[in-house]
Amino acid sequence: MVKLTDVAKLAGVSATTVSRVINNYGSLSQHTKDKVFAAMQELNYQPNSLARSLQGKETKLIGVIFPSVSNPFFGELVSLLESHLFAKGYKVILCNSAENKEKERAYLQMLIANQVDGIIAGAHNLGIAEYERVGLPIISFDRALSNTIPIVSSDNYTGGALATEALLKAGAKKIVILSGINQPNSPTTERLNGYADTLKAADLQPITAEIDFHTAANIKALKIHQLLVDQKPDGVFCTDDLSALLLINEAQKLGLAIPTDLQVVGYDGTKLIQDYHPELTTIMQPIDDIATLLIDLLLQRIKDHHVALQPRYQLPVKLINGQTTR
Amino acid sequence: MVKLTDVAKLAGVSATTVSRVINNYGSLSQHTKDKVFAAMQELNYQPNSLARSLQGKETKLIGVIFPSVSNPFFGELVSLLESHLFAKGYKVILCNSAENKEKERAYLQMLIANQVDGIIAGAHNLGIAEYERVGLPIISFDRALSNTIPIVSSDNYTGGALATEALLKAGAKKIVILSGINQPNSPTTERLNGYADTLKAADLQPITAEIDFHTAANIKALKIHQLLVDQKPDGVFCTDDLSALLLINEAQKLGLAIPTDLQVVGYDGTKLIQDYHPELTTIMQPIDDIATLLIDLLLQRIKDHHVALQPRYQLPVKLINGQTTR
DNA sequence: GTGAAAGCGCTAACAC
DNA sequence: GTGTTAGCGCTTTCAC
Repeated sequence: MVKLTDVAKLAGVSATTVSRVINNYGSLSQHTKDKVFAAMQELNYQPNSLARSLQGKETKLIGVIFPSVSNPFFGELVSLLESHLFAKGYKVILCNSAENKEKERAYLQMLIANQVDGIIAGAHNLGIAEYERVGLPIISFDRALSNTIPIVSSDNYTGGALATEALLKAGAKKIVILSGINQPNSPTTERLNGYADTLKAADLQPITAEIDFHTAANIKALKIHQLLVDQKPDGVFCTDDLSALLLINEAQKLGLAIPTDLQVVGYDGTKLIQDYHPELTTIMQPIDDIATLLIDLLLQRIKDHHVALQPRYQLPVKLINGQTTR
Repeated sequence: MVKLTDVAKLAGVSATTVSRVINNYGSLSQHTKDKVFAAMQELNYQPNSLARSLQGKETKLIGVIFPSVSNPFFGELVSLLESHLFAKGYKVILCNSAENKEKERAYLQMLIANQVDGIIAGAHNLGIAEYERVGLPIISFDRALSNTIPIVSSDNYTGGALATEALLKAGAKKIVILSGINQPNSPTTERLNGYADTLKAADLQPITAEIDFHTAANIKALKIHQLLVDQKPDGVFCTDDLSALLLINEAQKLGLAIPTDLQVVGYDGTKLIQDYHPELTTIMQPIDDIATLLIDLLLQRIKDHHVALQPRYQLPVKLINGQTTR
């Protein structure tokens, strides 16, 4: 491992001088700079960022906690977070919480131990207290972590309303919402609220079906099948696109024509869905804007831990009309 | 930031003793241990892993370089790598190379600067020399990085052969392969070889269509459309599942019935495809085994930088029969 | 069984 | 414009 003193020795200067050259700091003669650069080249020198950060400098490491990048939505979001952070000189430590309390706790500890500059979290199985005691800049995506942690999300309420309106306008009368388990305080529950309020305004009864987000696809399909049989809806708002795909598949097995017998609206509108299932009517979250905002806020907090931020930031969603609605 | 000396002070012992307790090292009285643990609890102490690694200890950091986790295949693979590595006490620095030479180079530099213990790479745009001079344990997935870097991949040749046989057995006579750009030395090119050899054995002519893997989906769809019009194949082997989806879609637009007029076989067989497109006949790569093996080999290299490893490790693939073949 | 002191690779006063 | 020195938080000889 080649170190700063090796460079100094080769260039015939002190360690300080090399450090100054690396950090472009203080006043240096061009001649010295050249000598040092040459030595760095020759030795293929890379400053040890561990040693550097030990002085209390930033580590330029950001912890990114999401359920799993195997889910296309999180895959796309994490991918965008990574590229934007890279562009700003930060590196990502990837933490897939897998909805596992112990793992999430261990990751939080680990991120502290690794002195990350901040955390972006879109998963939570832990109590608020545990997030508060972390004492690091944190910004959350779509989750209520604590009162002091800002939440970025798409405008879930409007999204739910838009989806429901689309179904109503297309003539659906018996509209079911299929969602994950709705936690009372969770931002995503607002999709349900938007749905319910819109239906009520049209004098229709909300019908709620909840299937845990992490249920295996085949089990989920079974439950969806039963839902279609039991409820015989003519419109379903699925709060994620993958469930919508499953539902369409089950509907076809039951001989239901889409959108004639049954209309479907999804939620998320990832690139994957837009590219490979353009037929699906869905609510598109502005993933890129979400990534950009999450990072923007986090970097503000990193720069100034006490900067005042809003408790909530809601980004506008968009209805994408496909062929699963009329 | 609470540090080791704070714990020492509170416990009324020396820093050395605390260090010994943390590392469970040397001989300590139970009484001392208890005192120290209590102090650690009370202060919610987390050893600073930067300081620790500065002594030359492992950082327990692994760099993971892939094109992008927004691609479901890489998303699933990275997700598995992450969970297996976590279970072994390692953390993942996520590097999405985005098929960008400069970014990949910068990432390599950065990983060195951050003193990662090793690298798993499934992307390459750089010359072999650059990978060789990294001087860190590296294991590659599906790419020829250098002679000294072991490659893990699925059995691409057999995969190509299996896919082609499936089409042949189902009666296809004009079988096209649709792949990315085939680099002469790349392991994935063996899918083409398996295809070509199988066709030749049946006295049929290989017909090759190459579309760069990173082409945007809509452009790719256009090219596929043209391919179907120009060649009028009755069987296509797509070397990735997403392209197969696109092809099926374009075929339907052209009024081609599947599998009657046209049969299709994909490649990858991710969980996503199995769950949401079980109709697709495809070659399944053993993603979990790939992840496990990559990690196993890497950890061997980390433990002993000079351990002898094979140049190639090929994991068996499996044909999954769907309804896109007869 | 425990502590003092040196040092990991680097940066930052403070000198000159 | 450049060097000397101390120190970041931790581990590790070497003592006792």
